[in-house]
Amino acid sequence: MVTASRPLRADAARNRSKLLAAAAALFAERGVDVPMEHIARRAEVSIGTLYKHFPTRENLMAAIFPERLAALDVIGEKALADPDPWHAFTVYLDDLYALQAEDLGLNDILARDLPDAPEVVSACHRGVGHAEILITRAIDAGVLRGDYSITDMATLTRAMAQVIRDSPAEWRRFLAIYVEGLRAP
Amino acid sequence: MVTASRPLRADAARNRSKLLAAAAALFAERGVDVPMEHIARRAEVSIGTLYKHFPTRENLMAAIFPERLAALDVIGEKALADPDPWHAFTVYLDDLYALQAEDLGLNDILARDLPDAPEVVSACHRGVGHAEILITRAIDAGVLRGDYSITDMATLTRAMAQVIRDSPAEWRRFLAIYVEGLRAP
DNA sequence: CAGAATTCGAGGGCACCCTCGACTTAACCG
DNA sequence: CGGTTAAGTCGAGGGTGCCCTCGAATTCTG
Repeated sequence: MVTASRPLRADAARNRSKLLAAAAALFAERGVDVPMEHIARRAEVSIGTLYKHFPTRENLMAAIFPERLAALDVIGEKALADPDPWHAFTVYLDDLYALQAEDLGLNDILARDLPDAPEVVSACHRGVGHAEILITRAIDAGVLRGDYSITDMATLTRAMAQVIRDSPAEWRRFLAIYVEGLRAP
Repeated sequence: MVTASRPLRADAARNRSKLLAAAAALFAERGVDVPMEHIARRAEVSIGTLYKHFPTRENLMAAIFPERLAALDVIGEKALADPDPWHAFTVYLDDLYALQAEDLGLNDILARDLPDAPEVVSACHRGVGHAEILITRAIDAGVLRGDYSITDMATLTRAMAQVIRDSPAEWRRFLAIYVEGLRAP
């Protein structure tokens, strides 16, 4: 499916990877809204070159986040392997928000309306799939409130994104309280 | 303390109140970051006139929010009058976030770093004072987790502000779960 | 009616977006 | 090799949206 066009010229390939590295770092540090100029500057490349390689911010995100989002699969698999449904569910949440806390870009991606990049969207959906199974399992085991849904988790994720952004030291405490509220009565 | 300068000219007084009405409406609808131009336009006044009356956004906020924040006192008093400490505490939270849900500007004020307007700051502190008493009472009665603090409530408020902003229909559900997590074990 | 107060909005400043044509350079070929 | 050329790089600059100022024009008030 890849339209194998001829390989990039050496300088172009070099610049492309400098751009990816710069964007990845800045997204993680500052969130996905960093000015394009900053990315170009950090990559030591002109703004025109940035746009040559990635005509839109979405392109850049599509090149960076699928790899990051793969971490969702890892923690999802790990949680699914846990035989205790409650433990699996809570550890999943903890792992998820730990990821977000380490990467403000990821935090943004998961909290906002998704970008128009199909690769990013599908990676997110995979993550959500795991979460849905974990929720179902925990409800069936009678340990999680029966009315909890993936929608509630999305809400929680946006709330958590906010907490992470402006008091990164407190998110675990906040989550702990929330999770306590989720136990089946 | 008011430097009773001579009264405003008739047209100036009229414009001032049109500006206040416009700003109050727009702050409530769109949050405190609405462009100054929009406020002037809604007030049918030029941008220069707006700045004549309110040289900074803070000035405008200081003229508008203290009145709104008085509602905090009302719900605080009401809650303090409630003999059941748990009920008082939870109703207070519900009332508080209901206020925020009705007024995005209030939502912003309570969620972010406060503006430099002393009047706004002191009104907020009064509100927080009530909350502190409610928390202490509920902890002493053994119904609220002993380690819950006003700081946690601030965190919750920022999280709730986020939830209110992007899914106004869901905040009560979110709060219910959270509150459930707050009961003393 | 004079003079002070108020109003108006064009416009300068800033930060960000993105484009485009002139310049540079890697890659390939005789 | 040196030459040719397509590919790539560069950054000035135009567009947008917001901030805020200031001098000319207007309008109250006594």
